[in-house]
Amino acid sequence: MQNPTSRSLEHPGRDAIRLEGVLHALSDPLRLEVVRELAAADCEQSCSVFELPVSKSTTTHHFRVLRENGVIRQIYRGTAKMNSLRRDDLDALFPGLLDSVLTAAARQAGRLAAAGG
Amino acid sequence: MQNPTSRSLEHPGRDAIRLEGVLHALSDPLRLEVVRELAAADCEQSCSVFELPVSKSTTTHHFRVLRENGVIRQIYRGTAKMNSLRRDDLDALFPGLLDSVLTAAARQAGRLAAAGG
DNA sequence: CCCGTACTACGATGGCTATCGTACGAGCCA
DNA sequence: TGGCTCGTACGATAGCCATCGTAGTACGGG
Repeated sequence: MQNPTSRSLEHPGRDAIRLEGVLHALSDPLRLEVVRELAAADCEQSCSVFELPVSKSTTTHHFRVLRENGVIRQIYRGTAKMNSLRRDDLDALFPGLLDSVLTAAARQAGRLAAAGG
Repeated sequence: MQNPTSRSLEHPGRDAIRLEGVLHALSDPLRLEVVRELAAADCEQSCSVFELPVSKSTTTHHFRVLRENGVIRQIYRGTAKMNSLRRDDLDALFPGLLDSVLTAAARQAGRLAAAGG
């Protein structure tokens, strides 16, 4: 169906990224956690380094949602699929949004950890 | 006690507001538009001032989603139901989040208007 | 006391979404 | 080549969600 050497993935162009889509992608706890880890790592991460409490199929699904909504970039490197945040595009389109979401997520995680024990 | 009528509405306390819920509430185009108008008005607005392209039942549904996720405050004043942003709570929990979302929405609206003609 | 306005509750419906298991494809390595 | 790992595709399923129409409730005014 396509050239073996050029396994590529569809990404929305910067102009096709919609705020509603980004917010929707971030509104799932699992995906928000993935985004937080990607932001913390600040380099490409393979899908398999994320230990999500769901099956592989579901993991694939969540990464696709993030990619199709313009939140992450995905590239194949051998058998691995590397993920990175589209921080440049998001910051250009929606200045401060990603940072405030990440800050908010960190604060909430801290609050919940303190409350839950 | 601002209780003009006996009818009251359930609101989550500040500590019960969750980032995922707020992002979910804002990820719907209609609800995002409502929030933008509420932020622009900066005072209580009745449900009926919003001319949404959906039925009244659906309008009620969207306002409830915003309220149950802690984005807006609703109180009855006679037959009208007044809506206002919970800006104080949101800013305290997630500093900068609401502003960056509103800015992003305004920018995107401008971009889309310029592109669409 | 009745009526009109504003909003709600309920039931239905179609579509999306999160989840899974199984079967498969692409690349690496011995 | 054969097997191993990583990830995908597909089909199924259950739950949520946006939407509607209709019928109903609450409140203020005549």
